[in-house]
Amino acid sequence: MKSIITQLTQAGYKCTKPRKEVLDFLEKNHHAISAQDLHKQISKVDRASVYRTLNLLEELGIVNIENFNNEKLYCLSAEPHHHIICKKCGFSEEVPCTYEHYNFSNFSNVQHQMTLTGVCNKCNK
Amino acid sequence: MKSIITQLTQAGYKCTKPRKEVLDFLEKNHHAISAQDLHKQISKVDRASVYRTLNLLEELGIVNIENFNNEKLYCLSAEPHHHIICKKCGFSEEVPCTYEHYNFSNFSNVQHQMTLTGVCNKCNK
DNA sequence: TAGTTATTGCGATTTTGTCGCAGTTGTGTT
DNA sequence: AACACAACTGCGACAAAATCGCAATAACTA
Repeated sequence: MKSIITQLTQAGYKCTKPRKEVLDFLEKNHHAISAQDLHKQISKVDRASVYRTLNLLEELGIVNIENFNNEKLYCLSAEPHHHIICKKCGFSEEVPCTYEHYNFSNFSNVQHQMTLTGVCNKCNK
Repeated sequence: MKSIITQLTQAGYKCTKPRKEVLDFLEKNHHAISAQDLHKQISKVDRASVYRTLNLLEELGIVNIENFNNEKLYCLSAEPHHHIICKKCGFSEEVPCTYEHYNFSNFSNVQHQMTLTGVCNKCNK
């Protein structure tokens, strides 16, 4: 947490209350969360500020985006992993990710995000 | 095309003009396209019907969704491939996909979609 | 060809995200 | 500790994307 704040200030950004609210929540929360839902959880922070903060944190690499069902979900950068989602009921499991980097001749700083979908056993009966 | 229509009717759905319009377009179009843009191309079909049709076709596995820049792009199910996108300028390349299936104990019918992002050489100067 | 049922088109509505701007807050400096 | 200044917030308006209900219509079935 300390390191995140210094990361912010050293990049020339202020450490404001709304930003702390967002970071605090993301630290306590162990699942990725959408901007909407995050705003519901910390509703005293304005919607626009939540969006602005998340965009900033993403630019700085402090949070990662998971593309879940075509919704952006945010979480503090951590172990790379994916999810597999049941198309019918939404049940999901984490899938560990064993590779971190790809090499491409025309690109650098390559990150990846994978969405797996399927039908879970329960829905398949 | 014939097979797609029988696939529709056998699933109990009608083969209507709007649905044919959508399928015709997707067959001729070689790139994935957003619902919005598809509606612009076949504007005589109502916006809501375009959305409803795409959702249906996706449920039936007739079209695939590519998550491009957090926008849903639709195309007829075909050769699996991915894209890599420059975060700054949007430049993209196709990335062939060499694997088709993953095995999971709790899921069947597993499909995957991966988004790669990076910074292209031009933007990196 | 008539009956029934799914589907369409339309307009209204919801959801999601952004913008501009006046007022406020954080930070570094004196 | 108070000041100064830029960055930031909250607010309301706005824009874009997608969905919904419903009356009218079109597709299949007998």
